[in-house]
Amino acid sequence: MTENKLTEEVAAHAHGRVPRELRRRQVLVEGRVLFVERGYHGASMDELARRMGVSKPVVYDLAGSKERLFRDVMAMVGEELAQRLISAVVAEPDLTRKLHAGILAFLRFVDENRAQWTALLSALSANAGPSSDELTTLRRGQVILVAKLISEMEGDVGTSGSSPVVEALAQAINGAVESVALWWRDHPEISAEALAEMLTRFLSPGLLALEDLRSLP
Amino acid sequence: MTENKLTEEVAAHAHGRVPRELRRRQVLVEGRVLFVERGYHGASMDELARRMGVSKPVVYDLAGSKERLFRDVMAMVGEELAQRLISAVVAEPDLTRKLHAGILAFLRFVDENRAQWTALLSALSANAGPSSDELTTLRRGQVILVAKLISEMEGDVGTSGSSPVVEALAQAINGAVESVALWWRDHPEISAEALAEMLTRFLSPGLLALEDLRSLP
Amino acid sequence: MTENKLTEEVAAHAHGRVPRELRRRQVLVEGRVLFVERGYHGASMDELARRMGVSKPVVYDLAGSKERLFRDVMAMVGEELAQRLISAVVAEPDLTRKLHAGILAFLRFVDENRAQWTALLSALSANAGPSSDELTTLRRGQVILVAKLISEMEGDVGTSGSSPVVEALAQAINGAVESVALWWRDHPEISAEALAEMLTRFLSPGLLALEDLRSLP
Amino acid sequence: MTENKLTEEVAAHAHGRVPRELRRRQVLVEGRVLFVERGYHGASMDELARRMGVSKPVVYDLAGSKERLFRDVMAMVGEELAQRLISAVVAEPDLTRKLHAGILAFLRFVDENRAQWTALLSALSANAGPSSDELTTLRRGQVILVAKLISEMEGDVGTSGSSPVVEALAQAINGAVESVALWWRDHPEISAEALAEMLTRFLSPGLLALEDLRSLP
DNA sequence: AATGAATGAGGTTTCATTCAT
DNA sequence: GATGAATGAAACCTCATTCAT
Repeated sequence: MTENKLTEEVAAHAHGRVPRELRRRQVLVEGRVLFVERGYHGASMDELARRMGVSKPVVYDLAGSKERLFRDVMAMVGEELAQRLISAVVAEPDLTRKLHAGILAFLRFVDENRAQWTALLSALSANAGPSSDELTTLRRGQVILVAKLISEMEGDVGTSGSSPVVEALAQAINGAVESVALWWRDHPEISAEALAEMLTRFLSPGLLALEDLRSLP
Repeated sequence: MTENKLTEEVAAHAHGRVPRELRRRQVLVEGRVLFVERGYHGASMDELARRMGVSKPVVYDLAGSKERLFRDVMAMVGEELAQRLISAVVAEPDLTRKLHAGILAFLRFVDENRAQWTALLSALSANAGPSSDELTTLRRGQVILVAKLISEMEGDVGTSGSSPVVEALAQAINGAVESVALWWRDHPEISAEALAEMLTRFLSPGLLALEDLRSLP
Repeated sequence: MTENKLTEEVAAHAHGRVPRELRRRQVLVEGRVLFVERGYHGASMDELARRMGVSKPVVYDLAGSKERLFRDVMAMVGEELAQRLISAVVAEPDLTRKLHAGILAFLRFVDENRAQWTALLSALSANAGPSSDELTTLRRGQVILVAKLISEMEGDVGTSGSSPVVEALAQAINGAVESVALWWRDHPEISAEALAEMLTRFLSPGLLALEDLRSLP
Repeated sequence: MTENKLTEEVAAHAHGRVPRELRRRQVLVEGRVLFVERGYHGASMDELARRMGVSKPVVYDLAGSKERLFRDVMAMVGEELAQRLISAVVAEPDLTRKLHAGILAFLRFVDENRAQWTALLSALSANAGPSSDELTTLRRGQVILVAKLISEMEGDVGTSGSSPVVEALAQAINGAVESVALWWRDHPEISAEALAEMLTRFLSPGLLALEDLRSLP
C-alpha cells in the first residue's frame, strides 16, 4: 500500500537521485517495518540502509539517529491509530457504542497488520526501546483519546488535563484492550467482532458507574 | 531490604571468599535489579560483575548465561508475586472482595519496589527479552491466577484449561491493572487503597455480568 | 613477493582508504601468513587486524568469520599448489618422470615459502582447524591429483571415482612426500633435487608394481 | 583396561586420600583420553579435573601445566607404540617381512583404539598442539625406529645417528603409513591385513633398492 | 545528493591458573 | 593431601556512527 506506492515513486527517479522529501517518508516507512519485524534492538541501521537501497550516511542524514528514528516512527504510528479511533468513535451516539466502536477499530487496526504491528504495539508498553519515558509519552496519546471520550460523555471537556481518576480509568481501559489484543495474536480463531463485543460488555458496566467513581478523592 | 541484608552478609566474608550459596542468591538479586534498571539489552554482564564486586567468570559460573539468568530472575519474580496474590485472595469471601484484595496486593507489590519493579513487570508484556515465548509463559502465570479466580466463582473449576473467553477476560483484567500500576509510578500522590477501590468498582460490575459473557461464542 | 607488492599497493592509498578489492586480497594473504605462523587456534582476529593496519570490523566485513577465512585461505593454498603440480606433471612422458616432476614441484613450493607454508601444509593433515571434515576435503584435492596421475597411467581414467586401492596409494604417496617435506625444514643442506630424486627412486618401483596391487581386493 | 584398573585402585582409597603416585598415573591416563577425544585446544583442565574426581589444584600439582601434560601424554603414547613396533618387528627374518609386520602392528594399534587414538596420532604430525617443535621431537621416536630398522638391515648400526638419507627414507615410510591410517578411518571396510599387504608391496621394492640410494649425496 | 571505507566501543563467553583455607 | 572460590586475559563478533570523496 503506502509502502508500495513509495517504492514506485522512489524507483521513478533516475540515478538514485531522489528528492529529500520522498526519502524522508521512505525512511519512516521502512524503519517502521523494520522495528516491527525485529524489535528495537534487533533492528540494525545497516539493514535499514540496505532495504532502502541507499548508503548509511543517507539514512543518518534523514533519520538523525536510531533512537530519533524510533521515536519518529512511534509518533507516526500513534497518529495513525489515533485517526482511526477518532473516526470510529465520533459517529456513535452513546458511550457504550463509542466504546464498542473504539475497541473494534483498535482490534481491526491490529488485525490488518497482525504479523507486523502487534510487536510494535506491545513495544509501546515496555522498556524495550531506548528509554521508557519516551514511550510512555507516546502511549499517552492513546490514553488521552480514551480519557477525552470518557470526559466528553460527562460534559466535562476540560481542555487542559483530565482528572487523575479519568486518566487512571483511561489507562485501565487501554491496558485491558492492548493486553487482549496481544493475547489475540495466539487465538486467531476468535473474530474481532466477538472480542470487541465481549470487551464492551465487560468494560461498559463499570464505565457507566462513573458518577460514583468521580465522587471519590 | 533483601538486597541490603545480602550485601551485608556478603561483606561479612573476608578476602571476598563468599560461599557459593550466598553468591547464587546475590546474582539473582543483583541481576534482577540490573535488568529492571536497564532492560534486557541495556544490562551488561560486565556491569553485573562490577556491582557484585566479582569478576565475570564468577557471574557466569553462577548464572550460566545472560539469557538463563534472565529467565531465572523472571521465574523468581513470578513466583513471588503469585504467592502474594494467592495469599491475598484466598481469605476473601466473594468475587468482588477477592478482586479488590488481589488488585491491592498487586499494587502494594509494585509500590514496595516502585523504582525498580515496575519496569520489570512491564517487561513481561513485551518482546524486550531473549524470546517473547518465554516471557509470555511467565506472564501466563499471573493470568492463570486471575482465570482461576473467575472460574472458581462459577463453580467451573475445569482442571485442564480455561475457556478462551475466561482467558481473554483474565488478560483484560491483568492488562488493566498492570497498565494502571505503570501509570501510578508517575502519580504517587494517589494511595494504593484509592486506586484499588476505583479499579474494583470499575471492573467488578462487568465481571458480575459474566454469565452473559459465557453464553457468547 | 605477492605480500610485499600488496603492502606497497595498500600503502599507496591515502588516509587508509583502500579499495575493497585490494583489502579482500590483503585479508587472504595476511590471514594465510598468520594461520601459518600460529595455527588456527593460535591466530587471533585481533592480531590479524593489527597486522593489516585496520580495525576489526573491517576484517570481519571482508572475511566473514574466522572459520570462513580459514577455509578460504585453505582453498587458496590448495588451488595454488594444485596448479603447480598440474603444470609440472602434464608435460612429462612417463609415470616415473611425472612422479619426479610432481615431487620436485611440491618441494619447491614448500621451499619458496619455507618458514611459513610448511606449517600450513602440515595443518592439512590434522584436526588443528575448525572441523577436520573441511580439512580432509581440502587435502583430498592433492590426493585426487595423485590418484588421477596413477589411474591415467593405467588407462583407467574412471571419471566417477578412483578405486579404494588407488586412493590408498595416493594417500601413501602424498603422506610420504609431505612428511619428508616437513622433515626437510630442519635439513636445509639437502637440495630439493636430491630429495626429489631420492623419493622418486624410492616410490616409483612400488608404483610400477601397480598391476599386482590392483589385483588385490 | 589400564584405565579401569586405575579407577578401581583409586576408588579403593577412602576419603579421597589417594597416594600421589597413583594420582600421577591417573592424570596421564585421563589426560590422554581427554586430549584424544577433544584435541589439545578442545580439552579443558576443568573437565580433566571433573573426570578425575578431584579439584583443579590437584591436577595442576600433578600435571604442572596443560602444555606439560600434553607432552607427557605424548611421550607415553610414543613409548607404547614403540614397544609394539619393536615387538612386532624383532622376530621377522628379512626386511620385507619386518616392514610388513611393522605396518600391521601400527595399523592394529590404530584399529584397537580407532575412535580415540586416530585423532591423537594425527595430532603428532601437525601444529595442533602447543608448539610444533615439541611434537616433531615426539614424532621422531617413530621415525628413529624405522630408521633403525633400515640401518640394521644394512649392518650399519651406527649408534649415534643415522645418515640423512636413511632418516628421510624413514620419514617417507612413516608419513605414508600414517597418512593411510588416517584415510583408513573413513574406510573401515578394508581389513588391516589387506592394507598392510598393499603398503608392503608398495613400499618394499623401493626399500630394496636401497644400495643405490645410499650412493647418492 | 550520495557513497565506500573505516572505526571505537562494547557485548558475551571461555580458559588456564592460583589464593586462602 | 585437597578444596572452594576467585581472577586476568583474551577470544570472537556486532553495531551505531562518521570521514573523505
